[in-house]
Amino acid sequence: MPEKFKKPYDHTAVEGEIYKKWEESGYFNPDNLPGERKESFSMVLPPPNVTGTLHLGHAYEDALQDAFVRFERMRGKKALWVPGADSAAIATQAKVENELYKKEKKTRYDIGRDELLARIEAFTQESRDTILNQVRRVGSSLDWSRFAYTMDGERYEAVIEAFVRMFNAGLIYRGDRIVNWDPKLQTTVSDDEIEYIEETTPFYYFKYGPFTIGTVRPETKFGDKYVVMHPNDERYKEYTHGQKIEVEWINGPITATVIKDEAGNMEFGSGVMTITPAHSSVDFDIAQRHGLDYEQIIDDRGILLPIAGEFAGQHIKKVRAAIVEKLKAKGLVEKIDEKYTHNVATNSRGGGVIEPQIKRQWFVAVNKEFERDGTKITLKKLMRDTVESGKVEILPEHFEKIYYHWIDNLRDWCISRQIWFGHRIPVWYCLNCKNLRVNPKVKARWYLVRHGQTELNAKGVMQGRSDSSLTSEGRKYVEKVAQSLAKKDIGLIVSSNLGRCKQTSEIISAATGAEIIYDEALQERDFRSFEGTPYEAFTALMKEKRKYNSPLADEETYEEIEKRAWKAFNEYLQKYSDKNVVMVSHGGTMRVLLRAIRNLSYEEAFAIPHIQNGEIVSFDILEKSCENCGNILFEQDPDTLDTWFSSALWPFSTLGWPKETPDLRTYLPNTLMAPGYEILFFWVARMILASGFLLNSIPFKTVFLHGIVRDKEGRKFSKSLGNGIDPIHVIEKYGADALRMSLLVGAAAGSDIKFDEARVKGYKLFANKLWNVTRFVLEQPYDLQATLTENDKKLWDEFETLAKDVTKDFQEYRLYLAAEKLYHYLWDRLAAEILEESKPILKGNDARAKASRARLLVMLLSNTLKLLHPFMPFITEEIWSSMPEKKELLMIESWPV
RNA sequence: GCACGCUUAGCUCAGUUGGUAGAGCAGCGCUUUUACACAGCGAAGGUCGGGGGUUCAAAUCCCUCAGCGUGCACCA
Repeated sequence: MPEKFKKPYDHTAVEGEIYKKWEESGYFNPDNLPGERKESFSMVLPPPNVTGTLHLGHAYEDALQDAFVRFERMRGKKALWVPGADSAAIATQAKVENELYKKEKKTRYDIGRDELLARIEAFTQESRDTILNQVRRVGSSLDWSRFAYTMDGERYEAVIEAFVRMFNAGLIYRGDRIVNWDPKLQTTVSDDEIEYIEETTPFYYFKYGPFTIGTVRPETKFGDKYVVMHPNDERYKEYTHGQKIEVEWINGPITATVIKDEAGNMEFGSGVMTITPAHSSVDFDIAQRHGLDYEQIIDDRGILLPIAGEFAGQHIKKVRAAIVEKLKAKGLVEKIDEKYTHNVATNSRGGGVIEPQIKRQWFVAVNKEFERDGTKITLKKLMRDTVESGKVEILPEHFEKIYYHWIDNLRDWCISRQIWFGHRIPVWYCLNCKNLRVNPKVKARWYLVRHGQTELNAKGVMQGRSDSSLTSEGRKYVEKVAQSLAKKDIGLIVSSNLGRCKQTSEIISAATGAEIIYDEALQERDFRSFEGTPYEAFTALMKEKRKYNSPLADEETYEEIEKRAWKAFNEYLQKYSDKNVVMVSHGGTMRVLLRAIRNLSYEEAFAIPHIQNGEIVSFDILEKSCENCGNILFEQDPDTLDTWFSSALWPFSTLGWPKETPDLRTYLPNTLMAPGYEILFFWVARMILASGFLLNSIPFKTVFLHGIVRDKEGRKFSKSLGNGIDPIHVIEKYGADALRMSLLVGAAAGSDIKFDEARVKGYKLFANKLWNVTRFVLEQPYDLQATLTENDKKLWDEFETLAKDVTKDFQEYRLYLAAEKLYHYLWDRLAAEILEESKPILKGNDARAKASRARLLVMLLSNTLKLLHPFMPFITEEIWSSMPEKKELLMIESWPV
């Protein structure tokens, strides 16, 4: 018997070493597993967000899945469990933006898209490494060689492919619809990401002509000119649909139109309401039904627009009291109910209060019919059928009902987000005619760069001569620009031949290695600082130039300037359309070019904000010109895709799709998927949608939804409650095996777990029990060849019954029962009874009984180790290394049934 | 409002196709010449939320009421 058994079990000395042994063995990768394995078992890890660290929910999820994969591996299957990480677009960007503002008082617009993405990349890398190391601590037998990240190259390809296919099938469209707008993060969010928070707030009753209307949001009511009631409401039968009524309202008299619609609730308030279609999805639906017009009241940042009259320009949060005061003064306030409770929609991904807005966004059409196997079907129906037909099984069963309920209420899925971190929408717009092109071949990218620092005087007019040199500040700007361009394979620099442009170009050339062509056609003309028409501005500019005796003060008309710059630009475009080109010029020239490139009117061109020092404007040159207008200059949609769009592809994008890989053939559909029930809609439903449409297949056969780990009092773990428990800390104190057992025993499918440290302690004792049993068994002189007596055979049969039960429990996803049975077998049966009754036998004189019993004990112990391995992999592997039957690692020993 | 769960010992929860009510923790009592004090042994503790029904038999199936929780919708 090895020395180590003389002391109590010390997990701290064992777990790290064991995990290393497993990893080095290569057996996490099913390609390396010994023997011929025909059947496969596959699972993907629900990829943890790169924003966080491991919490108990992860630990539970990992332990659960690891138990399954270890079980199947030991049963001789090609067992694959694919690890990954999720970019969690909105949540991650929100986190980095918060840090940026806290530390540097800057917003993302201050640092720009490239810089923000670079910072997010740095943050996620570190965060990802942390969490994946923590996943290892739990003992997860993941095949790290197949690691996937939602933002890596292969997954990017899958996302683009999926988008293109769905777009071509007409299931992805762009439309103006009411969406959930988050004014804080400046992006849309999906319906499922909204969290309703109960709030007590005053409810106002206002006089609206002959009616009384109620509202909690007086600040949205400026434009309300439709008054809606139920057609069957007897109280208002004197009013007819379409009737016009003059009413006195916040900023004076308006003409209201009566609308009869079933959406009116006769029981609520007076039964009459006015509608704000631009900022309420219900109102928007009513407006659509009756073809009503609507107007935006609140802008993207939550500021009231000119329609609000004297209140315009104020933030909606601050202006409510003043509006109510005004209505009071006009005698329009009937009463105020101070204690009204309602639900406020907030962005659950770290954002603000949702303000519905009508916006042009990308959507997945869930109700649109398409052909599939000769019949018409919609995505909604596809999702429903897949589960209804039993092709995908959801456990526990009652979640199927919840799933159907969700599908039946599902509206088109808004997939575009105005954040920068994520998969950019693969759609390009023609800069001339706005025609769109999906996933085109991009030949080259051109960058317009404004030269470095120009000093402006108080009036915003350029100081000094326009060919003067860069200031030190300007040089810094340019160096930063040059650095970001250095990564972009620049083939040529075309530059104005004036001082600062020359210097700027030289710095960029040094960083990129690109050659410079100078051309005086790109010289400065900026009229923006001057008032009036372009002509007046031009005249004023020339006067100014002459004042400074500038070499640019030649007589030239505006059209002539635009013509020469545009002509030069087009000549370069023809000649170098296959190269990434940087064009360095002055802000004015940039505006002139932008006007021509984007086909803007003078008004629009002059509305472009002042082009900053070192600012880059880029656009793409496509291989094929625009079908509409022949232009080859395009620009990609600035928006990114909802993070769940890429997650929807996860079960097959991790296996190599859209390539036809062997992995895809072997492991799809996945055998099992085990996420928490809280992402049934976000994720499970969308995986079924995506693989159903894209592969005409199911993503997995069984979904095992697990519950949430809560604290002792049953509350969710949250930062604000301060009740968080670090699983790593628990692992260090009690061991990963003890933590795993405490999470798995007694945790039925789909029910929440209340985490109690006392239970973990109990399983630490259990680990020690196992250790001590081993000590006793290995102390006996045993002979592996000894035959069992009749009596001992019975004990072996008893064990085999247990093994069968445990196996059945595994196959029927009742891990909690399997674990409990093993716990009791080891403690109450093997240790308390069998070992005790063995003592006299082993000390006795009956040689045959003695040999048989010693042999039996070794058999029982080593097979119990096998059964326990999926639950307590570390200690069982450690003991196994001292067992006489040991040949290989326990993790690939065969299951004893 | 609609839907889905839950209610079993002081606490946390098991209880698979209906067949004599189970565990852990806490508490109580006993045991330190032991494989194991990171222990063992023992006793106590429950008309399985209330009521009704089906059945030879119900914690389990059905109906109903109550309390708690969750999801979805509404929230003018």
